[in-house]
Amino acid sequence: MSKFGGFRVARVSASDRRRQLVEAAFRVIGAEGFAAATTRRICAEAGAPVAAFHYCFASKEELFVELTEVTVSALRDAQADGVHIVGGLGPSLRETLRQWWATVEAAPEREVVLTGLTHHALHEPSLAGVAQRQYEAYHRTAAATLSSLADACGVTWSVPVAQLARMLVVVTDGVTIAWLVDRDSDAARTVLDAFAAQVATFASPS
Amino acid sequence: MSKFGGFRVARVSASDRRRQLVEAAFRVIGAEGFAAATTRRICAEAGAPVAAFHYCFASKEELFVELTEVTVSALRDAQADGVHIVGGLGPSLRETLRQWWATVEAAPEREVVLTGLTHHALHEPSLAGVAQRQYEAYHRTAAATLSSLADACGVTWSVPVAQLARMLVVVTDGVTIAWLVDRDSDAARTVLDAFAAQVATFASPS
DNA sequence: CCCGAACTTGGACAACTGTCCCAGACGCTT
DNA sequence: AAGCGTCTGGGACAGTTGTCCAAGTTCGGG
Repeated sequence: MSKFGGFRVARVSASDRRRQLVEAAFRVIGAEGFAAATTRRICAEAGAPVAAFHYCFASKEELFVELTEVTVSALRDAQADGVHIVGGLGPSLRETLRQWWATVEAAPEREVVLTGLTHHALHEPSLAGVAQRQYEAYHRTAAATLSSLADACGVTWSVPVAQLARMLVVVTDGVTIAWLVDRDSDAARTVLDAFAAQVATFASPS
Repeated sequence: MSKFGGFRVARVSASDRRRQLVEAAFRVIGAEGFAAATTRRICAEAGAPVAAFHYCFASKEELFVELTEVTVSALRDAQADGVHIVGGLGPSLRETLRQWWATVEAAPEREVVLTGLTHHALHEPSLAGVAQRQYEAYHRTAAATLSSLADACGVTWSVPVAQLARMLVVVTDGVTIAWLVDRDSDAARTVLDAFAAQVATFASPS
């Protein structure tokens, strides 16, 4: 029996707690920025006592590593079935980018979290390699999208997919950051459409 | 006479101190990341006593505002005479981008500082507008570069310069961040060259 | 029914943070 | 010489930070 008026203490498995804390950290960073992500703030958001933090994670950095992995793989899963075929390769690419963009505008926090995590990982020796793996995942996801797009439209890429994938990541990253700053949705869509048209020129019928 | 063995205390004017502190903050953030930019760390880097900080700045945020302005305008000044004419518009654009890229690889700290500042400003209400002005400066600089490039090569842009400028900022931003993570210089140059070629297709003889 | 493992919890720790004060030192004017 | 703004710099402040502890509660298996 708990000491609190007969209510049972909520007992949560350590792995569930980890998930709760990771999700809470995501919400905090997304809404208030990386600097606000203190252990106490995260625990408060998760409704957990402070001591629960270090019962589940050896350190705050360990939480950040897991947060990065979870967020990146959520992004990849969402993109796995994010290919939209509309006529030829050009329109399909454009539509796929537009659909992805809709998810960004609908949930900008994810991008805020990801960019904050990247900046942080670049300077924290204990997180060395985390940012690299993060961007490798981006590139793999982009390459997969481009490949299935080409397959579905019956074309092949005339330049290495890895190169196109990097261009895709570069543009999506850049568009997102610019939009986070000035929220100019029209400009974002224009840039994305122009980019889709350019990349489409690198396809040749197979 | 100073109390330290007859050596004179270095007396620095408040405006010189401001400059010293701003430069010190730049160095600290560039080398150790935004989180390391504490008042004490900055003062130590500047060789100034801690109290000098709040003699020159009302708060740390005020330092950040000035750091942003100084860094952005240094970037703009460097880019003002950064147009390189080599044959036609296409090669000239490519060369201009490559020259700019050389400055990034030579001094990555500037980009680290700028991205950190952006992320911070996005969540600090007292810095509202700083990030916006920062990106407006980016866009103006890019538009100016594109205009003088077109002038020098005797062409006009067939789409609004503002749109091309945003594309330029998007790509340079994205390329920089990706490179900061994986330091793949070849990939960066490839993307920049491809982008230069694309933008060049938006020029028509005047 | 009881034992040990899993889990919770408030409180504590030392270190660090941004900010402020104030007595003093300096150098310019009169 | 005397006064006065400008600048120094040590020390202090209240608050916050990441981390850890020891004592408690709960639960599944013997």
